[in-house]
Amino acid sequence: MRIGELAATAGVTTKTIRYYESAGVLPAPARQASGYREYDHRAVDRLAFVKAAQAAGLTLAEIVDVVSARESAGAPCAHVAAVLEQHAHDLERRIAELTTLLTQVRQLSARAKTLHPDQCTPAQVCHLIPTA
Amino acid sequence: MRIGELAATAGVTTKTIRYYESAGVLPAPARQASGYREYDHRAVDRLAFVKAAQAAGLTLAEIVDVVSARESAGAPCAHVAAVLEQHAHDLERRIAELTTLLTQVRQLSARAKTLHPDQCTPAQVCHLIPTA
DNA sequence: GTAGACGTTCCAGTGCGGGGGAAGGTCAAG
DNA sequence: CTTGACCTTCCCCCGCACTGGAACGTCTAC
Repeated sequence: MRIGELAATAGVTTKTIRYYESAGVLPAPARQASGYREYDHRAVDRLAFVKAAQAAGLTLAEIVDVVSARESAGAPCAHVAAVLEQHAHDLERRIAELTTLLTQVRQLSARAKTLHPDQCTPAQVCHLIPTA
Repeated sequence: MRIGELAATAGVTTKTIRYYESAGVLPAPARQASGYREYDHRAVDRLAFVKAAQAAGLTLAEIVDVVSARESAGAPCAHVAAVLEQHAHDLERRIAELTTLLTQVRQLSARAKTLHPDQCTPAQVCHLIPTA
């Protein structure tokens, strides 16, 4: 199949497929005499994997890591597991940061409802956000 | 004070100060005869505000919005409050998304510990990440 | 033979928040 | 007078994951 059909099947654009090839998540396919890229079902599987891995929060660079480990050393399950574990940690940290931030923003919003505008000084820009 | 001293006082780089000026969060300062930028204490206050607003999760564009409202229409508290409220909503949504993601990643990690590598098929790249 | 649907390469841009470095002007100290 | 620190403007660069467009080649149908 050619790139357009692959794109339609996988639900991505042809641009994305070429980009993935340049990024290393898709292997360079065979070429027809015309120079057109020629794909088989493995490319469909690979694109499905990429989408699933992205949905799990992996970056393209991490996916490259995983698929290249797959190609060079067989089943990369341990590698994938490590990447996932790292990602879980990152997510937890990020969620904690955002939760702290949300608390702060909520406090500022609460202050917005109890203070009067004439309590602003020019140095503060707005009393809602403490500069200290 | 000149830009270097302001930068040291505020804890940013001179690059950042010029960038902020171009972005509209800092007003264009007076110039010395030499062409050097000449700042006073208000610039220090403003930079402190920008840092505080960034810590509260506002983007530079939103800060521009707030400070220009301040300069054109006096105390922008209601405006700031609306921006904060919007931000709180965004944060809640983002936290919910990340929490969902974390659950998925945790499930995959759990599977990694119960499955064997020889259950991988090439089409899957790795059984840890379902492609269906 | 020609239209148009598809393919190719390469270059450039998006949004965010700056950072790097060149080429040159200014200022204080020794 | 020269050195070195500081300042100026200018334009390009980063990561991230693409997307858009130009200019050109190829294939199929009428």
